[in-house]
Amino acid sequence: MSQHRHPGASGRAGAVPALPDLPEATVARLPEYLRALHNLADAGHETVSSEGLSAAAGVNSAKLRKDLSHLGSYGTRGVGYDVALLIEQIEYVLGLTQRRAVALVGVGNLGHALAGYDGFASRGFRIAALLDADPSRVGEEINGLVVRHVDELPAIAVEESIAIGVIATPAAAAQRVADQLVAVGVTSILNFAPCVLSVPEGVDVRKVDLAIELQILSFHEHRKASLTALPATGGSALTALPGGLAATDTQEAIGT
Amino acid sequence: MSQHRHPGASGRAGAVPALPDLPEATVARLPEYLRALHNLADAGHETVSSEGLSAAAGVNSAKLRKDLSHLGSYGTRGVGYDVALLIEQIEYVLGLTQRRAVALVGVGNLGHALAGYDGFASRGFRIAALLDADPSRVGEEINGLVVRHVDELPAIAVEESIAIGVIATPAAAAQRVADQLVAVGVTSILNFAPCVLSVPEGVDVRKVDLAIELQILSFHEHRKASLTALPATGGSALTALPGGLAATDTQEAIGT
DNA sequence: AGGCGCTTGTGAAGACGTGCACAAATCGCG
DNA sequence: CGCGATTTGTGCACGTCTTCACAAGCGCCT
Ligand SMILES: NC(=O)c1ccc[n+]([C@@H]2O[C@H](COP(=O)([O-])OP(=O)(O)OC[C@H]3O[C@@H](n4cnc5c(N)ncnc54)[C@H](O)[C@@H]3O)[C@@H](O)[C@H]2O)c1
Ligand SMILES: NC(=O)c1ccc[n+]([C@@H]2O[C@H](COP(=O)([O-])OP(=O)(O)OC[C@H]3O[C@@H](n4cnc5c(N)ncnc54)[C@H](O)[C@@H]3O)[C@@H](O)[C@H]2O)c1
Repeated sequence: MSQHRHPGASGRAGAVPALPDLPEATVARLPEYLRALHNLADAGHETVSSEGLSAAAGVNSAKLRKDLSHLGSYGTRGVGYDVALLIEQIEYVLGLTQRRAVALVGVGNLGHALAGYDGFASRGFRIAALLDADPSRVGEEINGLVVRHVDELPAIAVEESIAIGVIATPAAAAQRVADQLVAVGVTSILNFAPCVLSVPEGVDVRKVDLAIELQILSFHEHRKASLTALPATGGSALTALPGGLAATDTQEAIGT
Repeated sequence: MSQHRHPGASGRAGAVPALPDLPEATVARLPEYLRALHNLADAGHETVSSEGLSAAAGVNSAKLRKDLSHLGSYGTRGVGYDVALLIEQIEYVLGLTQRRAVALVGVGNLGHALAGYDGFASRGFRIAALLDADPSRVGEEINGLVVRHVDELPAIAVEESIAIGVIATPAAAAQRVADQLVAVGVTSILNFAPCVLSVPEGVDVRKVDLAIELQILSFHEHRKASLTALPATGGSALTALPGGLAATDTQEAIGT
């Protein structure tokens, strides 16, 4: 993962803006907690126990408590966590108190879907620009936004204070687009193209690759099939084997 | 199916489906290697060193060698890996030798994009069915496939031997759809809806959540900002753009 | 006030993943 | 035929993540 270590200075005496140095695994789960908390808030809950929240988020409760303890958030022993307060805390840590502007590059098949997605707005982001290289797409209006040419990126980046770039172009164009984004100061990129991007230090890239997800599922499917071929024990379908085989990082049954 | 016997060394005398028990982290990287290998093959390479392949896949070379050693794949010391052979091996382990049938449930905004995505076909999968609950969508033809009603799932599952279900419905409907998929014997689900699915033991669920990815990026953005704000390095507020382009492409790409 | 039940926060142990560094294996060449 | 160049495969040490288990803290009830 990130190979940089930021030396010390974790003990800021500042009141509010003491940004803790969270484990990456924790950061990846915070959004999940946040979503669960919003659901709970909508359902009228004012407090929630680690047990309840962890169930809603699909994780182990001890893990949740440790995660929350990392960001210094306080629950109340014997009671649980204040839902509204916790939402506020997590949103602050994730930097969602400011609505970040997103530039979406590549308004094709997938780009159209993303452009019309309301999950951006409801989860703390704002699509500020739609960009494409194809002249025939430039000018098209989607969801109130007009597609502009990718060459206008420098101007747009300034206009809109773009914080995050989303790449939804074919793989062949992705590196070039990434370079353009980096050139205008974007330091966070979400890449949907199936390729590795090379970016300067300090720029974060996350990748979403549908085919990879399917192939991982395929592996487990394959393994499950090769296992059911072997065991000669009981004929029952599923043996409720306790504490047995490992649960992977994919969510498995939420039994118990 | 067809497995390659290797001369000498650890020839496992076992039967065919001796699938090694790969670390989950390795499984998650194999598809990445596979994609890189296909690129190399298309470019005419017949062999590749761990150094070369790892660079193409954006990982550490030692990690790559360890990953490959886990699946018992053989390279040749002093030479590298045979590209074609390695492709075959990885595809076998991932269970891609059979083209798995995918059922896509929820043909809305996102579903349309997925239905038109050629990355399914080119990476070992076949969209076998498009399903929706909205009668006004049923009957629509997309990419040569007709949208059918989700209630037909049981029949379709048999017809097409559905192996994987993809959920692209609103979150409110996702659990119900998951239950329906499980009921017809699907044991692998890819979920695009932002919610936790509860499924019986033995069923694998993977989730893709765009907002989570953005929020993770937001966190790092926030942290980067809070770091450049404090350190009293008299430097200008402008982050000194590295003179040229990326001199060193130390991939900071966030994995997994 | 005191006790009791509930829940948090965390120490410790172990599982897991990573990357270095090097011996072993292989090839090409003189 | 042997030697050096090259590259794999892996032992080992280290860091990260997960999970258990439990003391400490809190509120409520008597
Ligand atoms: N469609 C899906 O469901 C899906 C799913 C997962 C991943 N992906 C990936 O997302 C990417 C886009 O997929 P798609 O189906 O939307 O493809 P698409 O061809 O429909 O759209 C690509 C768009 O990018 C634009 N473009 C090309 N070069 C550009 C450049 N240099 N600058 C700006 N815009 C440029 C094109 O004009 C086009 O509008 C691909 O890499 C694909 O592999 C797609
Ligand atoms: N659009 C995006 O870019 C995007 C990105 C990430 C995640 N998502 C998520 O993907 C899901 C779908 O998003 P969308 O934008 O396509 O929404 P959408 O409303 O456009 O499409 C949802 C489709 O699901 C169908 N549906 C509803 N209930 C169903 C049921 N019980 N069985 C079968 N079909 C049913 C609807 O008829 C509709 O066609 C949502 O959960 C969304 O949060 C969307």
